[in-house]
Amino acid sequence: MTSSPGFIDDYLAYLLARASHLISSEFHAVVEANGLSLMEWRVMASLSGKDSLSINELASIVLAKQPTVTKLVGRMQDAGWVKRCDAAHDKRQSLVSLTAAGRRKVQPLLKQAKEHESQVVSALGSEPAHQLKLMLESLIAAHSST
Amino acid sequence: MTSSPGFIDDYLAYLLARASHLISSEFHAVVEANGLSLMEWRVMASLSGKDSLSINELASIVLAKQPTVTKLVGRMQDAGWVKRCDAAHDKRQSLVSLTAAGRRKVQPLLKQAKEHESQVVSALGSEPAHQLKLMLESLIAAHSST
DNA sequence: ACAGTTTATATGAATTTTCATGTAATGTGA
DNA sequence: TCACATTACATGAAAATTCATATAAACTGT
Repeated sequence: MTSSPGFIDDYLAYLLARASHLISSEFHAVVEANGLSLMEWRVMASLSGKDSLSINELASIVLAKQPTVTKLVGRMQDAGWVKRCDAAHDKRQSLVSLTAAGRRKVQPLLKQAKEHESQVVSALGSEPAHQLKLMLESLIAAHSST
Repeated sequence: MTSSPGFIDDYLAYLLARASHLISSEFHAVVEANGLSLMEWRVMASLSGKDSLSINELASIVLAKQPTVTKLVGRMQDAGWVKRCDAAHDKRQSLVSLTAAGRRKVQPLLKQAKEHESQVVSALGSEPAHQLKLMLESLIAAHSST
């Protein structure tokens, strides 16, 4: 139904894209129920660990272009979820961090994300899932340096 | 550099997104050198196997929304790479297929895609790559039905 | 310390995507 | 077969993304 073997099946790039889209989409529903877009969620999840991140760091983490992130962060700032401050050592950088409201907003989502992950992992089997992660990490490592 | 363990690392959805983005980006350069966007490439690659696909089938394959595909196909039709015809049995459907020009356009890319895939696979190791594909397929299968 | 280069971000215009909705064809049950 | 629901696609307005470029700060070699 979805497809009958054309070029695209068994094509690694496509399998990755499809798997990624599928898993993200599932959680997307939860994200939207909390009034966030997928990108907003990624930004806030990325920030939730650290003190702050620059626009460029954010762009590379959330897999978007710099102008996209500049504007995305602008909207999130208007919404009151993130704030910016100029970096002390490098005045060009604009460091983005979560506000208290932002932290309150993501907190439940972080929990739900872990639950969703658990479901996916246990559906796949704990050991295979671990192997999958290892291979993805290795794939990423092999191509990030290049 | 890219990241230090925050929430997002070791999060399966993110690993998938990052791996997918990374591998697609690499080939994206080749695609653009041939004057196509990533989505146009996906559409043409999808069509290259089959006789034709409906707008909805295409949307689900290229992981985009229906209105997006309608307009994308419109542009590709203007460019002369695809054509549409109304389905015989269901007049609502708009069947999209490659033109001769479209086929000439994708042909070299199909070849290059296979080469790129080979490189990625051999960098990862043939057997691990095979395992990775199997797990991705299993992941996709497990979540497509749901 | 200075000219030239690179880096980090911002921004306006053009393009693309998305949402909400419209329309026409198909399917369905009484 | 006649209402009613559903499905497939199109479309206009709004929103987001992207490209090209601008600006300003840091770096580099001399």
